[in-house]
Amino acid sequence: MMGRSSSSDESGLKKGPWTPEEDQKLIDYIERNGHGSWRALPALAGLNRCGKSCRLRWTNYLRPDIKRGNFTEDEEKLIIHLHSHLGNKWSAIATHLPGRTDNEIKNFWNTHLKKKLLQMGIDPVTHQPRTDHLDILAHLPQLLAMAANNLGATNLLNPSFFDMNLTTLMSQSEATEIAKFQLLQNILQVLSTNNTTTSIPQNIDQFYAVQLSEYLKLNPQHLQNLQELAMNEAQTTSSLPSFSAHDFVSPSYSNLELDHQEGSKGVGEQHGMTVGKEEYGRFESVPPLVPASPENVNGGGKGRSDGGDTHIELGNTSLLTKQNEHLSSSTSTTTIDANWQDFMDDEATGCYWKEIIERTSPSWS
DNA sequence: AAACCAAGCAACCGCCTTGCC
DNA sequence: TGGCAAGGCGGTTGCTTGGTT
Repeated sequence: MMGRSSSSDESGLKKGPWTPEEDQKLIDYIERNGHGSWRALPALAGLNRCGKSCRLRWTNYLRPDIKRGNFTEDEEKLIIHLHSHLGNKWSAIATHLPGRTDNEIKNFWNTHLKKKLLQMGIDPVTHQPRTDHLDILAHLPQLLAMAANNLGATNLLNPSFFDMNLTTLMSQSEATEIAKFQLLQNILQVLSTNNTTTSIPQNIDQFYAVQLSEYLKLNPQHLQNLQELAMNEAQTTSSLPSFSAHDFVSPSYSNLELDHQEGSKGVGEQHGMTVGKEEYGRFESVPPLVPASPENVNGGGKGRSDGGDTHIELGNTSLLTKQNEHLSSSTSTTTIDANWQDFMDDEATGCYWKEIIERTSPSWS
């Protein structure tokens, strides 16, 4: 049995792992009387424990509705998504996973999910791509390889992509070419719109794309090179068997929204899980690439709108409008992910993309 | 077979919030 | 309004286990 060695504190109360006998006493008492006052419970139940220890033992282990066993993939996804919105609010996250305790989720996060996100190149705190991964092109094959192996980045970044088992049908080099094309597509689409910085990136490619577009605004001399690269990539990609670039547009990380997704029934629903007031949206359909235009801020009106405590409301005098005074000021309030805004505020962003451009030009291979 | 190491996880610690007087 | 008690919560600890050398 895992845990701590048995000991007593200065008050004589027992600490450490619970014995089966103690468990049974606690269960018997609560089944007969309810827990009532936790402080009074130990004496009434005949336990030499503090009330707090009894409460924890009950809520984390003995409660009859505790779910045992490994976390499912759906639960993993849900935890990751909830964490991206709620942060380390384990109890809040636990309310969306029936039978799972905050302690269990916290342990699972610290021992499994955090590592998994790091391997995927995603910062587990901000849920944004790690900025220490400067060479994203070198990183793409890694992401794709991981995708082929397990749940990993793929289901998270673009479930539809891998639901089709495409990774089993193409070589890694082909997948890399396609991913590069997809990234380029997003970049050029972002570039083709007027407002970029008011948009919340809907996926990691768009995150990079928006960043790159900001860099290119400041360094327009690189734009033509990029367009030429995109054309070359399109030719390369179109020569691949059976797949067109359209198949790979729009990773749907953003589909894992807290908010209601119209006409969707979620994996969460299948497991009785709910998110907020709404059911957990499914990510089976492939939405179109979300243009970085104002009307698509907040997912085109259907996306992020919860205004939860991980978001900040920015008014006319906000950081956002201050940072982007050239943009329209007609929007009275814009909800934007705080971490995203932090990144946008990072003066090093330009340097980041300068390095990307210089590394990837003139060849993407 | 023994030593070592890292992962997993139950349990504890201390701070914070809430409710009551 | 301030003080106190109880409960809740997130972070940390330390033991067990399984794998590796």
